[in-house]
This record gives sequence, C-alpha cells and structure tokens, in this order.
Amino acid sequence: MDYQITPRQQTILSLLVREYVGSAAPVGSRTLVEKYNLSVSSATVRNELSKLEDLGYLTHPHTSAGRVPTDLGYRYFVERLLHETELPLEERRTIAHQFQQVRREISEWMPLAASVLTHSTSNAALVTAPQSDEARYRHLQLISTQGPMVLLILVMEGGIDRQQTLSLAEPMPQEALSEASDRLNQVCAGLTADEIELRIPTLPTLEADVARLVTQMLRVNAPSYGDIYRDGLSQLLREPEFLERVYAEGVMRIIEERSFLNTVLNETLDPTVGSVRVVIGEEGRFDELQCCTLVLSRYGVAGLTTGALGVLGPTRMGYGRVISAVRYVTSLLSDMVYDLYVTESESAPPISGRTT
Amino acid sequence: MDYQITPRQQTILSLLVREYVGSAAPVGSRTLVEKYNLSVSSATVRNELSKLEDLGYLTHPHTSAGRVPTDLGYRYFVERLLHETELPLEERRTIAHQFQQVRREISEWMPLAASVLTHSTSNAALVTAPQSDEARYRHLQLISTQGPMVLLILVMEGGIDRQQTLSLAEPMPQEALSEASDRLNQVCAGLTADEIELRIPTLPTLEADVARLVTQMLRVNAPSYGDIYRDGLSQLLREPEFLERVYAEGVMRIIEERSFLNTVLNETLDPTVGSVRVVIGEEGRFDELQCCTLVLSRYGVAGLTTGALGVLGPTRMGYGRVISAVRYVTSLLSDMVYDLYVTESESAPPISGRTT
DNA sequence: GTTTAGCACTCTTATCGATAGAGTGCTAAA
DNA sequence: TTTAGCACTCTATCGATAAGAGTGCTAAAC
Repeated sequence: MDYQITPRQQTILSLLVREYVGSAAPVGSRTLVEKYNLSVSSATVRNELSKLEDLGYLTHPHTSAGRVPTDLGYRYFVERLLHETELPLEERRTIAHQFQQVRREISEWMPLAASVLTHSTSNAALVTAPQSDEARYRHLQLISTQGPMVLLILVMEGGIDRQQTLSLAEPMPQEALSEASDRLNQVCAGLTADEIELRIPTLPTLEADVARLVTQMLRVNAPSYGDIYRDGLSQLLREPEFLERVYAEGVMRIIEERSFLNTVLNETLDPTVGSVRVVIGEEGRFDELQCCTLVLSRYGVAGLTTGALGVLGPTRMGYGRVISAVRYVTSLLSDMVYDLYVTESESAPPISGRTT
Repeated sequence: MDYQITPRQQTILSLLVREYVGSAAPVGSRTLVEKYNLSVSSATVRNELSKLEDLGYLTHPHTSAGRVPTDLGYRYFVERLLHETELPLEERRTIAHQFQQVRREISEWMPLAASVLTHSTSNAALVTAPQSDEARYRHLQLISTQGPMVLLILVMEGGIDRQQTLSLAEPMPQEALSEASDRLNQVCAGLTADEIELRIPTLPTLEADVARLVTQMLRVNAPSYGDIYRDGLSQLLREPEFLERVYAEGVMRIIEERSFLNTVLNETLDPTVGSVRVVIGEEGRFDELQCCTLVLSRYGVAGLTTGALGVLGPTRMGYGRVISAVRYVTSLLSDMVYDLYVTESESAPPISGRTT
C-alpha cells in the first residue's frame, strides 16, 4: 500500500497538510517550495503532488487550484507523519492545577475537561461522565420525598452515584424506608447486578422490587443524554468550513443529538484506556460528520470505571495539538479516577465541598 | 406616545410584521396591498409607512428597499397588535400527553420542555430546573463513598434534591454517618436556612459542620450551569439571519455561556409566575442579543419553587406561536410542580421509575 | 533516470459597466 | 385625503474583460 510513498513524498504531504491547516486555502507547488525552502524546484514538487493525488491522498478543487488533503491524506498524516508531541510544559501545569482544584468534586471533572479541551484546541469538546464497566453495589438509600414518591440513591464502588425516583402504591414513613434500605445494604454490599439477581427471591416484597430496580441501574452503561458535557460550540463556528451553513448545521446536530453521540462514544468502549482514536470525515458511515474529525479517547480504569472524551473540529484541524491535548486530559482524568479506588485517606481539610 | 398611531397604521404595521416574519425580506407597499387585498392604494400605504418610519417603528435598509420592523416596531406589535392566541388543540393534546408520560420523573421535565418548545417553535429553547424560592429542609442523608469522601444528599420540601461531596478529616463508618444524619433530620425538618442557622450552636461538631453546609445549599438559588437544559441549536442556524457568521456565533455564545444566561434568567425572577416576558434585540443592554429575541417565563408555584424557561430566536420570529407555546408549557410545568405539593397519594402502579 | 525551465492552458476571482427591477418620494390631480 | 404618475435611487444580475494562480506537458539539462 504505502510502499509507493517515497520519503520525499512524505515530506511534501506533511508540509502540505500543515500549510493547509494553517491557511485553509488550497496549497500550490510554489507556495510549498518558497515557504519551506525546499531544495527542489516547484516542477518537481508538482510531479510529486500529482503522484500523491493519483494515490488518493490529495485532491484538486478545480484544475488550476492548489491541492487539498483527502480524508485518506489526513489519515496517513495522523498515522505515519505526526510525531508524538506533548502540550507545552507551561500549559500542562496550568491544566493540572485546574484539575487539582476540583479533584474532590467528581461532578466538576467533566465540565472542566470540556472547557480545557476547548480552550486548548479551539474546537468543540465532548466529555461523558465515567461509567462503571462492571458496576458493584456499595450503598443504597431510600428517601421519602413527596407523598408516595421515593428517591432511590445508589452509590456504586468507586463513589459514582445514580438516582431514580420511584412511586410506591401508598406512602411509607421514612423509618420504614430506612429499615428496608439497611436490610438491602447488608445483603447486597459489593455485589454485581448478576449476583444481586440471585438473591432477589429470598427478599421481602418491597426489598425485592427495589433490588430489581437496582440491578437495572447497575447495568445501565450507555452514557445518557444529561451525561454528555459539551463546550466550545461557538468557537467552532469561527472555522471557515462552517461558513457553509450545511456544514454548520450538521456539526451542531452532531453535538446536539443524543443518538449520534451515543453511537460514536460507545464505540470507543475499546478496553485500551488511554489510546486515542481519530475518526476522520466520512471515512466512517456518518453522513453528519461531513468535513469533521472527531478525536476520541477513553479515560478511567479499565475494567472498572471509564468514560469517553473527545474533540470535534473540521478535518482541517491541528492534529498534533488536538491529539496531545486529548491524551493529556485523558491521563489526568484517568489518574483521578484511579485515585478514587486506591486512595484510602489523606490529609485534607476537615470538611469541605461544593454544591452540584 | 402611541396616540400618534392610527388604526390604519396599526393594521399596516401588523401586516408588515407578519409578512416580514414569513419572507425574511424587506416588505414594500405594493406587496402589502396585493397580498392582503387592502382597499387603499400603494401610494397611501407608502405614506403611512413613511409616518411609521418617522415614529421609529420601521427602517429602511436602503433607499429603494422595502421596510423592516425595528425593535420598537416588534415591541409595539407584541404589546398591542398581537391577539392572545393558543396553540392548536391537537398540538396541546400531544404535548400534554408527553408530559403526562414523565410526570413522575422530575429530571425529565426539563429536557422534555426544551424539546417541546423547540419543535413547536422551530427555535432554540432554554429551561432551568425548578429552584426553591425559600428552600426548606426535609431530609438529609450522608453516604460514605470512598475513604473520607462523603456524599451529602439534601431533599427539600417539594421533593427537589441537591447533592454535594464533602471530605472528612478521616473516614467514618456508614453507621456513624447515618446516626449523625438522623439526629439532624430530627432537629431540622421543615426549617429554612435561617432557622437552621440559629440551631447550629446547639449541635455537636460534625452535625454543626454539616448544618453549615446545608444552609449554604438551601440558599443557593441561582440556576447553575448544569441546570440549564438547551435544545434546538441546529434549528436556529437555519434562519437566514444566521448566515452572517457574527450573528451565528453570537447566538451560540448566548446559549453556551453560563454568565449571560444566568443574568437574564435570574431577571425573570418576577414573582408573577406565568407571565411571559419578551426581550427584543438590543433593547436590553446585551450586545450579544444583536438580532435575537428571548421569550421568557417563570413556571412553578410562586413563593415555593420556580424555574425559568424560554425560547431564543431571531427578532423576526413568529411571536404569536412562540408566546403561546411558552405560555402553554409554563402552565403545564406549573401544574406539575403544584401537584408535587398538594398531591398526597393517588392510584399508581405499585412500583415504577426511571434512571436519571 | 531524474530534475528543471519554460510555456500553454484552465479555471477562479475581481472589476467594471450596463441593465433590469423594486421601491420610494414627490407632485399634481381627483 | 387619496391616488395616479413619474422621476429618482439603490440593489442585484449578467456579461465581458483582465489578472492571477496553478497545473500539466515537453524538451532540455544534470
């Protein structure tokens, strides 16, 4: 496949992508030679460009325009020509500091991650809350709220909690609810959904009903609507490709629509936490992605709790920076999730917190 | 002020607004006469248009273009010329049915309201969760999550709950936490933040610390970031005014930025629940609003629990439909909030619920 | 065989001018 | 007070032209 690409062609492809990312205009042979002091003539570059086009890495908007990378061209660039880079130390420090500030408040991790990714990449960011891969029951509370309405709060191993409102046939006093939840807590602590299911027949009616709900809650794994945090939408519209209203509308639909995001993000279930996946344009079967690239990653502790995060921008994005930003935020979030599991205790102010 | 506007001028202004809303192009005298079978000539209409322009209700993009309403013109239209209308019965039925389906699940009210408003008006929608005006303590739970981390869940009168993670100096067993929260529940049930504050000196250390946090939580009234539900962003971009990227970017920033929304929505604290406020263009001091109108309303039970909702679109929006949609959704949500307070019990399936 | 200079060719973009059309504003008559 | 008529203004559109960018090819140079 790629044995056809000579080192010089690689250099030219690489420079062309960089130039195009910067200028947003088709790149010609002369520009390339002059801007990057190539030691060959523009005619030579022209020949190479022509070959790269034959191979499918570049296109021509029209006869007398410069070249533009194809999705395949970007793909090659990302896979082969992009050296691993890191965000500048200064920037990493700032970001790490921001996360440090909210490390006790899980619910602030996601908005912060989205904000950091947006500002660091000038593109839109998407972050899901962490989800337990194999959720385990830790603690349950039933709280009477209004008449027969009961708030069920389930805390899972790792400290993630989930809620549900349920409605009883008739109101029960809080004491009775507390007793019921205490009994369940004794029976179910540390168990998975499957293990709890085995014990349901042995439970009294109310507890059995609740336990059934709990198994459902433990199994819910798909990130749901409210769990996707977004940022940087207005940033995106600055990119010239979104002057075309079709593209602008498309990209907004991607960001807004639950179904699409769920599909893509769930595909990032790849157990290899930390590896970055780059979805370029229409390579995938998503018409909506048109001229966009999605840089996705999974964070968390593999096999326990993971979430997805990603950056959405035009295919003409600064891949180096975006990928390193995604990777860095992923590593920070993963560390924080990890700490949830292994940190037993540490010096901390006597009491502190923040309302969610 | 308006004594200068004759009935005929009102008719013409009204027709012009309607026509412009439909066509998005400046409206001329001839169009008006022909489309609406006016019994006067275009010259007469021209004279009236000229007067309306002098009064500030219309403008001229340029000499030989038709007229376009100014913000003042829209204002007059909304206040004086718009007859109270209701959504079509069929549509009201559909919407009511949708809300009926999720009536037990408070957390689904807001996304549904946003979705309904978007689809009914073809504009963007914003909805905040209901907030207690004078929040009262009902029930508290402290749940140990991870090491010294404790999840504090506060249920307020009305069934709204709020959470916070806090970190103890050292881990405590769940039993001790339960005992502490039981003691607080006995002391504080039904009290406001102020009343709880008075009792803090009489409490043991841990309880006193928790009680201090609780007073803060009860007092938090500003809708916070995660509490604003949005829908219909991509719809908005279809409107021709947002072909101008400046406007498109501006409107996205409005929707995205927390600070702006908080300001505007909090201004809708107007105790008159149910009344609809229309913020047109730059009338207000918000540059960002440029060519947009915000139709806002407060829902809930005045003095107890209220939230804000609104529709955002170009000033050239279908005010009749938007206002009636906002009003209808407001009334539905208000009824549902009201039911939270007064419904004691009703026939219901033995147990049911939905994960949030 | 590879590279390069030169040149014809193509296609886009900007500019200019002329034209058609829409709509106003004014005047004078009904 | 209304209206018919007309001059005037401004925009949008079309065509033609010219300039510019960039390619692709050929033939010569390395």
